[in-house]
Amino acid sequence: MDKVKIPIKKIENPNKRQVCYSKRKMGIFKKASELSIMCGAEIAIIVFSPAGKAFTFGSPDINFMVDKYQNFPVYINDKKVDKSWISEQEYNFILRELDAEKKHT
Amino acid sequence: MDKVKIPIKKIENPNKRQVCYSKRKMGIFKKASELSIMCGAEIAIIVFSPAGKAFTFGSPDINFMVDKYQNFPVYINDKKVDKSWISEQEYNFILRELDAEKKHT
DNA sequence: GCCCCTATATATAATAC
DNA sequence: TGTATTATATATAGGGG
Repeated sequence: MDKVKIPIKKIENPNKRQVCYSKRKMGIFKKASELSIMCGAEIAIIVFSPAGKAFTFGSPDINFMVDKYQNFPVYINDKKVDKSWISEQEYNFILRELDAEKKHT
Repeated sequence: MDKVKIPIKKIENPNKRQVCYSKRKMGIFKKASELSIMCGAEIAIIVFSPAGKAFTFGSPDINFMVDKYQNFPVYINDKKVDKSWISEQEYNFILRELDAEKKHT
């Protein structure tokens, strides 16, 4: 069981990918819920599955937050990125760099 | 170190709450990144910190997804909730019920 | 605030039902 | 699809620098 080290790359097997998607989506929603409760933060998540279904999580209200988002400057690691956003590739690249650094140490 | 079982409730100590927020936000963004890469899903996250800053994560593009969201039916656990959303309280209630069930077993 | 460390809690991949 | 199991991987609370 789970002898394989989980590489962060696309899962080719469709069935496994679907299972992984369901589990991780649930996990993320749970963590989002915990964050909002424990830290008093507001968080909205929108997920589009490969199958084309959309799932959302919003605290307190996803429509409210989407609207609020339009009028807020956005920060990434304390850097203001005004009306921009971080791409998945960019974010993953940063994370991988950090991981690599840690392993070297 | 960490002898306390972390209860899912509001952290009263402001300093601890801030630290917890930072760590967990980073963790959620990382997991969102992994989900999009491994499963080919599209995911957008908007977080408003208690301090009033907004952080976003979007794959492939948060504005695109926010827009796309407007035109999609939304599902929660395969239940179509057309143009509605799940509240944090509601979601947490469901999760806690499930946890309670598991502990009984 | 960030980074490091450690012990523990949680998430999850593979599998079976 | 959902549930359960189990071993492992990851996340994280608390504390120090």
